[in-house]
Amino acid sequence: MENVKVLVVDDEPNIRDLLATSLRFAGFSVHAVANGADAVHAAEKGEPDIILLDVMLPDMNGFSVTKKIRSMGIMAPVLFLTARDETEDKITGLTVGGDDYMTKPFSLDEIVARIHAILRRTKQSTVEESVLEVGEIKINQDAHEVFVNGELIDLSPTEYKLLRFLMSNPNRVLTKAQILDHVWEYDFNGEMGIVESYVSYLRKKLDPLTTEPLIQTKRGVGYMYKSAKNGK
Amino acid sequence: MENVKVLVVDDEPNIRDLLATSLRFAGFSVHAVANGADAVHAAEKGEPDIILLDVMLPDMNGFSVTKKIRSMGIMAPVLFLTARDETEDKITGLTVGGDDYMTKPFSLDEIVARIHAILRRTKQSTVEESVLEVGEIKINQDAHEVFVNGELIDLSPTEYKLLRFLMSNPNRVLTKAQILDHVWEYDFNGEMGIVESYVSYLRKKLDPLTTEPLIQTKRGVGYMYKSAKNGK
DNA sequence: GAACACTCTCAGCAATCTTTCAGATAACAC
DNA sequence: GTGTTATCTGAAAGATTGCTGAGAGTGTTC
Repeated sequence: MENVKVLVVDDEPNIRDLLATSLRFAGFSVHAVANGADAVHAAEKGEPDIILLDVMLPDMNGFSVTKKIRSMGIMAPVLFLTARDETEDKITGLTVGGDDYMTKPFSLDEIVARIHAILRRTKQSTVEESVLEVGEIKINQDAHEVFVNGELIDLSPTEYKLLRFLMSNPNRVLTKAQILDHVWEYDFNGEMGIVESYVSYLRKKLDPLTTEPLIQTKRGVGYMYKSAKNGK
Repeated sequence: MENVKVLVVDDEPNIRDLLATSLRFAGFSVHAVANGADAVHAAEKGEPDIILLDVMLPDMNGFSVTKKIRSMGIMAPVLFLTARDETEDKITGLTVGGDDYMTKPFSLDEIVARIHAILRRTKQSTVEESVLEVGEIKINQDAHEVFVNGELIDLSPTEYKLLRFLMSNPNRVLTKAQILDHVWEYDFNGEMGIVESYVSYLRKKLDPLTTEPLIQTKRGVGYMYKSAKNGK
C-alpha cells in the first residue's frame, strides 16, 4: 500500500484513538482531529486521500465540513460515521459521489474494508484487489459474493465478515480475542463463545464443498485458515 | 537481537521483578516502574520498543496510560497484563493495532514469545523469524505448527511450549527447575515430576521421526536439546 | 401480523489436556 | 554384583476446552 493518507475526524477520544491505532496498523498514514475547524485545516494542509468524518461534531456538522473542504478544491472521498438513529434522509443526502457512510458502532475490519472499497472506486491507481482468493475460496468484495470451488454460497453478514478476516490472515493462528476485536462491533460485550458459534456455522456451510476442512482449531490458542499453498 | 527496550509496568513487586529479571535474561533492555505516572514519564524519556502494562494500576488504569502515552506520539505496541477473573471487565479492543494481552498468571516463556511476535508484526526491521528451526525440528510460530523432518506433528499446548523452550536453548542443559519456571505459569505449585512426564510425551512423539534422540537427559542436572549442527 | 432471517446465549456432550502417582527401568557408586 | 537413587512411563482422575443444537430476542419482509 503506497502511503494512503487518512484524515480521521471524531470528537470522542476513544473512537478517535481506536480508529487511528487500527488504521495505522492497517498500513495507513493517519492524522486525527477532534472537530470541524481542525478538520478543514488539516484537510487543507495534509491533502488526505480519504476522510473519516463523524457527522455529529461539536462545532459544525458533516455537511458544513464537507462543503467547506470541497469548496477549497479538495475532492477526497468522505466516509461518514453516523449514529444508528440518525434520520435516513439526512444520511442519504450525504452520500453523493464517491462518498459512503457507516453507522456506529462499527467493526474495525469493516472500516478497513470500506476504506479499501472507496479507494478502489476512486483511485484507479490502487493495487488493492476487490477479489480475495485463498485456497478453495474466493470472495468478491464488491458484490459480497463467496465462491467455494466455484459454487456460490450464501452467508449472513457476520459469517461473511468472519470469513473475510480469517482469509486475510491465512496460515496464521488468530485468537478468539483478536477475532472478536476485529470482526465484531467495538461495543460488543458478550462472550467469546460467539466466535465458536460462528466458526461452527461457517464450517457447516463451507466444509461440504471443500476437499479438506479449511478452518482449523488450534486448541488453547485460536483458529487458523489453512491455505493449500505450503506454509508461510 | 539489537537491544530492544522494554518498559515493564506493574505494581506488584514480585511480578515486576520476575518480569524484569527474565526479560533481561532473554536479552532485552528492561526498565521497570510501579505506577501509571511513572510509566508515562519513563515512556517519554526511554522511548521503549514495547510496553508491558498491567491493566490494574494503583493510580490509573492501563487504558489511560496507553492513551496518554500515545498522545505524546509514542507508538510503541502494548502487551496488556490482566488478571484472569477481571478478563470479563469487558476489555475489548486490546488486540488492536499490534497490541495484545495476556492473562495472569502467565508463563515466562510465553511472555517472551508474545513479545517477539508483537515485534515481528510491528517492526518490519527486526530480523526475528517466525520460524524456529534447530536440527531436525522446525516450528512455525505463526501457525503453531511443528515439523519433524518435514512431517507435521500434533502437540498439546504444554508440549508445544516445552519444545519451544528447549529449542530456544539448544546444546545447553536446562534444569527441571528452570524448565518449570519458564514453561509453566508462575503460580504453578506442583511437583517437578511433571517436567519428566512432558519430556516423556515429547520423546514419544518426536523420536520415532528423528535419526537420534533429540532431548538428552543429563542425570542429576536436567535436560538438553541437542542440535546436530555444532553448538549455538 | 405471520413468516423469516439473523444474532447471541446457554447447556450438555465429546474430546483433549493436565496432573499425579506408582511400578518399571536405567544409571551410578561402592 | 548390589544397593541406592534418579528417571521413565502407563494409567487414571479430574479439569478444561471446544462443538453444536435448541431457543430467546430482535428486526425485517411481504
